[in-house]
Amino acid sequence: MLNENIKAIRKAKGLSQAELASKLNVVRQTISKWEQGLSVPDADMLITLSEILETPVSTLLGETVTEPKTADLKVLSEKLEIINLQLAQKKATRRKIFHGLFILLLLVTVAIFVILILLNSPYLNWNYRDPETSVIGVAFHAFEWLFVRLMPFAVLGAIIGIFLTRKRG
Amino acid sequence: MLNENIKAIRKAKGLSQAELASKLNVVRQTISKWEQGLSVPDADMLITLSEILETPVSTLLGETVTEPKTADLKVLSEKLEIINLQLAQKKATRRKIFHGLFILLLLVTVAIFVILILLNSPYLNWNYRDPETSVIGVAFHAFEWLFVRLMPFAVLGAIIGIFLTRKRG
DNA sequence: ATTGACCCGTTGCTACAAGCAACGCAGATT
DNA sequence: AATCTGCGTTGCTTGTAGCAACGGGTCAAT
Repeated sequence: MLNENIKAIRKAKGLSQAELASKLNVVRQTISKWEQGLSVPDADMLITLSEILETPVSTLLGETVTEPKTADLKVLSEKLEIINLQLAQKKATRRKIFHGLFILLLLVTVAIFVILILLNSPYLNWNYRDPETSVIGVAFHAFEWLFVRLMPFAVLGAIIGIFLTRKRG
Repeated sequence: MLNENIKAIRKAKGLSQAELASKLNVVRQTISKWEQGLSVPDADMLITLSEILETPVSTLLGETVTEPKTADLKVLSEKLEIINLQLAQKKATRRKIFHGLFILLLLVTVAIFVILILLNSPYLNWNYRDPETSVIGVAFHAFEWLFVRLMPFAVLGAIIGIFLTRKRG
């Protein structure tokens, strides 16, 4: 265990046995023996080794040290990520809804306009002595009157809305 | 350092040198030598010692272990706090807007009702031979007809909305 | 192909110190 | 006084850590 850890961490640091030996004032073969488990560094050397390798003695010895703080940090980090994701999705969804609504408004307005053109104000030829026909005729006339005046604003507003809510790369 | 730590922690655990020696399968004098710094336990014995004393090797060796992760945790915690604050403010703003809209709806509805009462259906006395008057008269009548039927729902809805969006301590 | 550089594992040997056994001291209790 | 508990010190033996030497593998340059 200790031997394997010394070897793994030394390599992770990009040091050769000779380089590590030089830093610890021992010969290279001593490092080799440690790594093969043929000998064990004494306590003082363990401390110096941990400093050179920037690794706690506990880790070198293979002692399991629980770090609850790392776990807490990880949990927090993941939750922050989820929150950010949800906020982004909410925003995207809202944009899509408005985009669709503006497109619908434009299509409906144009469709009604086309239908009115095709119908060509049929109420002008109706028999206004019939009370029902009279009321409907007037309502139709009022609607047509209103629509013609509001249609430009609706079309313009829809086009601007579509532009502002388009999906941006 | 190591010798002092072994002595202090052994005593803190309420163990005599003989008791600790028995648990480690060494003679008592060996413990005494460790504590006086006359000899040093080897690496395997260090691990066993840390287990018996329930103290990490790092602590026995007097090694300082820095915890940068605590700083990271603090930064994350503060960011979470900011996000929560922003979400709460957004919610409060939305509540205020709807509250205002419901109040406006109520006031406008009541105002129109009062005006209609005061006007007392004036279109009944108009001259319907004039085409413009005829159209406006019918529109007025239709509006009045609709308003009288929708007003209860509007008032009730506005009152409920005002209640639900009131500011809560 | 050969040579040199780099890296690492294994063996033999010496010196050192860890751990055992013995001795002794101090304080508290009977 | 004697006994018990706890601990420090000394002398000795044994095991092994570390040094020096030997050797093998891989890669790049000539």
